[in-house]
Amino acid sequence: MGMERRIWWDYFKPIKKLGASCDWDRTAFTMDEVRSSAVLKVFVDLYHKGKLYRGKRMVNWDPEAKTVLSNEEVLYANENSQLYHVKYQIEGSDEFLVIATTRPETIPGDTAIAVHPEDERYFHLHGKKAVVPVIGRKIPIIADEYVDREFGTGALKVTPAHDMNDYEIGKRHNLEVVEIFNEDATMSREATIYLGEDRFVVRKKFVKDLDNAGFLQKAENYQNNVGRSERTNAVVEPRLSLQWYVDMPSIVKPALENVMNDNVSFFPKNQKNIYKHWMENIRDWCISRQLWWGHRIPAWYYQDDIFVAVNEEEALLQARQKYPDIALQDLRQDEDVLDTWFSSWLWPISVFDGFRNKEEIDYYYPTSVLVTGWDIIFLWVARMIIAGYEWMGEKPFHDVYFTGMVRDKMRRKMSKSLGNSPDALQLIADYGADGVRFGMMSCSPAGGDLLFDEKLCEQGRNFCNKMWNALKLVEGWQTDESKKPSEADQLAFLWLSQKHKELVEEVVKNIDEYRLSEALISIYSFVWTDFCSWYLEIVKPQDGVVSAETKSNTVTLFKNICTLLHPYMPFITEELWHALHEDKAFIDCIVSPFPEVGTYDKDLISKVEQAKEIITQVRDSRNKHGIKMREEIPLHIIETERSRALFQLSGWSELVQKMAFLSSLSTTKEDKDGLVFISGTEKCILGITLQEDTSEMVEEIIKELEYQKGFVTSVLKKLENERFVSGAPAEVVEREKAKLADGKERIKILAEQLKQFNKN
RNA sequence: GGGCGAUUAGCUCAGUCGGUUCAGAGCACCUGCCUUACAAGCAGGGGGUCACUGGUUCGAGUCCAGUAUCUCCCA
Repeated sequence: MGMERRIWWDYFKPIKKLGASCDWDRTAFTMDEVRSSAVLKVFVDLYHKGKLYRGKRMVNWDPEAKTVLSNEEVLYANENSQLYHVKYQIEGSDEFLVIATTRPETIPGDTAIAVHPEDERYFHLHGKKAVVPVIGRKIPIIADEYVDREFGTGALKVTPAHDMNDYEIGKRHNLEVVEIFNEDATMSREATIYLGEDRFVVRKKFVKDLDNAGFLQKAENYQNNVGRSERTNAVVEPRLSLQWYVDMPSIVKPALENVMNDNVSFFPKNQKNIYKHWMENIRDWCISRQLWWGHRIPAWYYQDDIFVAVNEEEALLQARQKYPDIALQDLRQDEDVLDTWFSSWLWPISVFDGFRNKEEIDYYYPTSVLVTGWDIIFLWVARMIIAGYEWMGEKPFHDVYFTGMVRDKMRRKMSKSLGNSPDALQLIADYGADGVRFGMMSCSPAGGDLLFDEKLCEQGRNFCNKMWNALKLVEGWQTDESKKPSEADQLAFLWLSQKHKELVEEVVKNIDEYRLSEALISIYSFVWTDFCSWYLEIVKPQDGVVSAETKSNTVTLFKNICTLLHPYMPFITEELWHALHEDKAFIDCIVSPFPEVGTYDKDLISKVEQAKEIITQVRDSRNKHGIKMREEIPLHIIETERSRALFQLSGWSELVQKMAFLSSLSTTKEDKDGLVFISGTEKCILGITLQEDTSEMVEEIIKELEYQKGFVTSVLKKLENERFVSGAPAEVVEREKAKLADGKERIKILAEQLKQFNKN
């Protein structure tokens, strides 16, 4: 137990370091008293409801470890082997029926030969009997749709005791089951030959026997899919074995229905299909394991009777009703233990001690969301939902969020046995907890794959660094009470406040739909681009002195960012938040109220966005024509209704002038000489004369003109289409009309520009 | 063999209700910058026949069918 707890602590350590806000007091272990009592309770309950039974069934058997294996513990791979064609004589005739098999050593266990019911080659043999070569047993020839007519000879030998599919055929046709192997895969008494010899030795010997007796038609090289034990590498032997099973079809119905109708919502939605397919084809769950570790099965045996009870005293009471004189030592408890998932599926109930503590479970159940990986949708998620309805009569959680699966660069799942998991603690040491959180969350779309790359954490670390430097800048500003904020500063604050509201709307919407990476990326780009690259650069003073209003506005914006970003990057945002507070009577960022969605001024945002675009164009022109960033040049914008509106916005021209390093910015009615560019539909003229060759620019204009003409044509085509104008929503038609007008405007400007060049 | 998916820039991936001012992000790449918060940085830029073929539609990266390739699950 001590050791187990230490292993758990190793799992928790990186999670704690990453700042997960878990209810750590509730940490529990599946083997502790509370959880164990729940496991025993449901086992007994299911047994008495007749939904749990002990049965002899086909399992994956590891003959070296002598234990049953779950499907997950069997690894399949193509291996080279031989396909033997063996002749079976038809009873009372000279005719032979040929079958193809890779496992001739199982021939002593044959109890039928199956052919496809529509296979004309074998019509005449239906209902006849064949003689098992060497062994001499007479077995029926049956018709079953399972048989693949294309494979081998189209005739299949059926060995119900040693093949999963044959077992199913056997059940359908009521065939005899002959077990020819012992638990270590040596030949058993029933095999009648080669008693005690290993299956692979027998294969060679028996093939020789068949050949000598004239029953072997041919042997050819063949590749087939062989399952081996993950632990011992032994070839897995399908084997009939006594195990405990849960009758799944009897308990899945509400769990399927309530996922299909979104009562339990899956994110992403497509996981529903996978879930549905599995649930509709569900098989009984083998819950017993021959391992040393786990909950021991609460079943006691006396002679041929089984007594299932939560403890041995109860079991004895039951037993005494039939055998009044027996004592405790006469009962023998099942040696096997339960599959660990048999305790995990109760987790949403047992974590609250839900079968005994009414108050806790009533308060917490159903819980809000399960966060997990899609790889355990069957092992865990489906079973928890099943258990929830079976014992609580209610779903265990409202939503299931399937995270992205982190894989290495070769697309392999991270696993302990492959040793390809990154060292979380080392990553945290290198990039900080917030850096690692950013790296993971910025690239983990729900249900997808995430190829792990340290670069992502690096980006997160850089982001932290960026915000830290922004803090240094703002902290360094001296304030001057008498100084008034400039119009540009005020506009910048207004713009970013509005844009923040837009951001909140987007973030809330994305988080509601569990699009966590999208929400994070939009915050990231708001902080880096809008706040740092634009806002701070606009209000940044030359002399380090700002108005008190600008400083406090900036702090407000910065704090708003912290609140929004806090769930993603709790450490740095809390640090920043505290550094930004001058008075000390304040709550912490972690409990600051998350912003509410509200209305905002889209028109103001778009006018400032256009200012940004014009500034970028000026910078680009400088870059292309070798004009220094700080060399002041004049800019004219042709006067239109739209450009007048831009200039009317208080602070707009001041902002453009400052950021683009313009000597002047004005509207003009007539064309000027200079370098022309288009922003939206505004014609802008930079007051510079170009020395260099202009042919490249002319080419560019022609290219752009062609594009715009094509654009206008395509829009026109739509608007001239009667069915579009009448069929499409009015909003869409309006937008198309605006597109047409804008396109025409740009064509006009480009054409003028071209004329200008040709004149010169 | 049965089934769920996927295919968008060099790489890893977004793209929500079908509306081209919508083809986008990060990384990588190219150009110019040691500009007094930040070179872990700043300012710009190039790059895609949205796998292929048809169909539905006034309109398709988005819907439907088929083809190819791949992943995963189940057997």
